[in-house]
Amino acid sequence: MGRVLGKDFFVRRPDLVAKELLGKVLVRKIADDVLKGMIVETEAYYGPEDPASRARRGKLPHNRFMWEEPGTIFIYMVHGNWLLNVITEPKGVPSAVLIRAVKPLQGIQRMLRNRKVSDVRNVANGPGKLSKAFMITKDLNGLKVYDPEGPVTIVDEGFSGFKVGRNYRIGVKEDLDVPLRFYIVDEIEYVSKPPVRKASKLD
DNA sequence: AGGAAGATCTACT
DNA sequence: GTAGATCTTCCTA
Repeated sequence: MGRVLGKDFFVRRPDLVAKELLGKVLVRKIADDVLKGMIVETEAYYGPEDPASRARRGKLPHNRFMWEEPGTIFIYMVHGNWLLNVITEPKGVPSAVLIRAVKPLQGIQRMLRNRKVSDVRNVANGPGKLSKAFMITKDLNGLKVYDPEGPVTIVDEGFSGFKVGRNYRIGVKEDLDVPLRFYIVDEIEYVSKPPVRKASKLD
């Protein structure tokens, strides 16, 4: 039923990991229930040199997980939403990938109930929505996604061959000069909608 | 204490 | 499609 991604997968630059996480399956175990969704949108974040990074102001109590080993779960709150990140690069090098959207595959009824919506395309198409649908909160901070027994894992179920879109990160005040947001073009229905952008040729 | 923050929802034009 | 309120935590003063 697919292989749980190991620690090695995450010991690389966040942009590479972000791109390769597309098509992998996010698995959330709750008691005797399992929720699954294919990752369709991600963003990469670096360390202090990245103005949009949580590590921007150096190591602090709440962002210390950024310096943890690759494959560590890092969750924080923005505007009342929990956002799920996975740490990349070797321990001590702060960087992470934000998982922004998944296409629900299993446990869909439960997700819809968690989110109080009826459209499956609107249940996990955004980082805050995804966390709510998958019941992900701060409690999971510091756990390892490569632990097959853990409540959150990422599995390779063989999805591949899709077209990858790329552009600038959403919602950040100040971005880098490189596009660090990745998404699956064929699954655009399940990808978050970028806020209205001003005249720009990018897309 | 005050406000910002990697967002979302609702109620409008 | 757009504007505004509101979600919760942590940083900064």
